[in-house]
Amino acid sequence: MEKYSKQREEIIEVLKEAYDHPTAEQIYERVRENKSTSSRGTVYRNLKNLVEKNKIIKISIPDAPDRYDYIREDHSHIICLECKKVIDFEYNFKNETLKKLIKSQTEINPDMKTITISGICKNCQMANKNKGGK
Amino acid sequence: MEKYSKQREEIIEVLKEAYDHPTAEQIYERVRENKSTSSRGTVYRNLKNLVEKNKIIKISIPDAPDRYDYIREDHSHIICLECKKVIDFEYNFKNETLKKLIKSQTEINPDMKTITISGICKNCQMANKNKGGK
DNA sequence: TTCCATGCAAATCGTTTGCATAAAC
DNA sequence: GTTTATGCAAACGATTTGCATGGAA
Repeated sequence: MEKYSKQREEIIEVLKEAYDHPTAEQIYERVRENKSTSSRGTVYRNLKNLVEKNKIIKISIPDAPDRYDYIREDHSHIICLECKKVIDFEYNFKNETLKKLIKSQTEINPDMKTITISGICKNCQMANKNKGGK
Repeated sequence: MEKYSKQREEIIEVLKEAYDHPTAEQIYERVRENKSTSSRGTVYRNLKNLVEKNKIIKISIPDAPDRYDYIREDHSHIICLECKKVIDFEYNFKNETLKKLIKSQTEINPDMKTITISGICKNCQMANKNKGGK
């Protein structure tokens, strides 16, 4: 049976307030700044716990630490492969047609709120041009 | 200027032959078994090089090592969050409407071949039920 | 008082890096 | 001969874990 813990509540609070998909380390810092204490281990343990309970999602990023997002209204995520920024976008992927198609093709039951796409953001594209293309 | 390397060619070959989205470690093993030698460092260096040159893509997975996929015809990926299996699926996401919508909403230019979704596969769902739901 | 959650530090895992050597050009 | 790629081992960053202690039920 799960017990109340102030640390867990504070981690949830930080995530509810965050709209930037923070890393575990950033969550740890924010808990320490604004609320009370928490060790890194506790933050990681609670994040795992919250992911399992479906209160938050974990977003994996190439060459960067995992990010976390409090589950609110449905949306998808796009990641800039260079600066690693994660941005929400809204699009009605949630149609049953797509879900069924994926399920019948792959035998995996998709969770539509985990759709993720990568790309390069405007800033990074411009920065690349200034460096001489490529 | 880039120079020829037998190791790099063999890594590409392994990836061309693979349809299971192997990890760097698996690629390392396959190169060593079937081809000649390569050190882990060389495998990682060449994988990074090939990703940059857009010959392969890297797929990030929650709680598991990165996976690699040789770029062939367009398709998307779905990941089972429990057994970490990665399966291809085909769906015409590549319509310009969606691309433009994401770009205008987020200022990130999406690469449609990086679309990824997570879920739970049939086997893992059944295994979970047998353990008593949850 | 029982048992789950915490804090801390050590351990682990995947990946990267420095440096000397080997291969390509 | 010059420069890029390799192999090896050490270093690194993110995350997990063991164990003793503290707090919730």
